[in-house]
Amino acid sequence: MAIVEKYLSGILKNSVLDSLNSQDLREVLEQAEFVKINRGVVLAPSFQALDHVYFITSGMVSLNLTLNDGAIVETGIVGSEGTIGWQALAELDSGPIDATVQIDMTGYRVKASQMIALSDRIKPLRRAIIRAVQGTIDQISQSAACSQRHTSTQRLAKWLLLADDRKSEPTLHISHEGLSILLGIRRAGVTVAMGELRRLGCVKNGHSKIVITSRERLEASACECYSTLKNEAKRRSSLISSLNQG
Amino acid sequence: MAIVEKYLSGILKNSVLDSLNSQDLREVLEQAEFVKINRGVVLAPSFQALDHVYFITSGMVSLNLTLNDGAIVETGIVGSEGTIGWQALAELDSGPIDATVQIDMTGYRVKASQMIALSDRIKPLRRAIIRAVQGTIDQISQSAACSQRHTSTQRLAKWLLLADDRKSEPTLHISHEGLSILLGIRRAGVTVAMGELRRLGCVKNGHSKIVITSRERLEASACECYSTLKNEAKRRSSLISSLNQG
DNA sequence: ACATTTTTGTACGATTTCGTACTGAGTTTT
DNA sequence: AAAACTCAGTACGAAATCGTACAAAAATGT
Repeated sequence: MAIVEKYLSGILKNSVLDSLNSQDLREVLEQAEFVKINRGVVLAPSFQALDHVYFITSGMVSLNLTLNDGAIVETGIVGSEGTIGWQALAELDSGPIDATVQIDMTGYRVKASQMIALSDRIKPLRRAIIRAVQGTIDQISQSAACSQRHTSTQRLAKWLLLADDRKSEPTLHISHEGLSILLGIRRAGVTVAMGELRRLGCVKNGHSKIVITSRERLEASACECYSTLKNEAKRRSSLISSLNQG
Repeated sequence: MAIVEKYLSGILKNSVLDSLNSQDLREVLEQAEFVKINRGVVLAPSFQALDHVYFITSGMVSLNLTLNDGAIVETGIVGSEGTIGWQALAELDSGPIDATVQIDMTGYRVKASQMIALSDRIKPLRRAIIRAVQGTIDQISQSAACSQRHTSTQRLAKWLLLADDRKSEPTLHISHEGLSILLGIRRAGVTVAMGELRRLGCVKNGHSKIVITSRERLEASACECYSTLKNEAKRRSSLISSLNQG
């Protein structure tokens, strides 16, 4: 039971859990386990049965799709506003997408089988998870539109901002090679884009280290997608909280 | 009650409805209304409350996101394998995405409020809808990866195949201008790509009319995404039917 | 301290797509 | 039948990105 108090008194929060009342929250957390997972770990490999549902409280997980030629495309990212493994509620596997930890994360996880039972019993939990799924879809859609219409530099700036929102340390640890995969562009393209952002005074960078020197400038260099995503998340969350009160 | 018999005896099917047992199906259909909707109608405008949940039985609906500069990007498509308006189950609106009928469609629709009650009562219905949502996410993700890595001609071929699978008439009615929006490329780019496909003997085209002359050749011109989507849909559906039996 | 590996910066021609504009063909309206 | 309009085909320079290669800088291992 200590886990419930731990969650309530801590600063690590998850939007889905936060939307539950204390009774329901207790029921879920009593079945949960707190976990820390490092960058690189695949939370949910594609085409495999899901063992757990994760409620992320910090860090970032990226959703990736692998094409036949081996190219990996990041289609979306999930942070403390979402869940990983919700497909388990419908007894599905993770499909063609795998979920990889991109920034060291913490979270609570519940065994898939227990989660199914919980969601069948607790209506608000079902609602909350669907809302998180809708958020993930927004992400993916915006990201799809973004990669189609915005420049590599804009997209790099957007990604850095999204990552910055989800990390605790001031330094982001990722190489240009890693970013090139996530952005779906060449490694050399990342270097050039990063150079632009550096010259504009947005970031400083070293070997697999990136520090944002001016969020303001970085936001100015990013495409609309960053603020659109942020606004939509805010809109949805206020819509939800008004539902929970009304 | 005639509507139930109409569905059961007809050829217009929806995957979600088909996965229900006859008892549950009856419950849903008794609340439903059969509708025919023409190309161009917006089933679910962005940022607006959803009045109905649609179970598509024929035709095609495209999911579009509008960027700040007015550019429209198609992020996914839904046919008889899916639903539109499922967000209503969580009392959300449709978010930044709007759903527009792209090929004249038919389907059954249930008022959002009634659908919420139904899904709270019928567990298999909830499961089935989540599965359809997962299918839509696959679509969107694959589509995102596709627009990032495949050529306009490949993507046009893919789109034509997907549309062909969802239409009844032999002729597809859409202009290059329309396709340019859905593919996120210039109108002139569509014309060029269409010319390529024509020269390869895949299609014939006139004013807002496209006829596929050889599916085989068209499939050869399309990127992997078409077959990937098809295979994944098949995989998921057999996974589901084994769940329903086991 | 030295060798090896990883990461970054830069270059260059090839390719794709873009923005735009103009023409002619097909369709609809008057 | 003529006029008006929509749609398709084509062209051309500009821009973004690609694939690839090579060297310098930083980190790591011995």
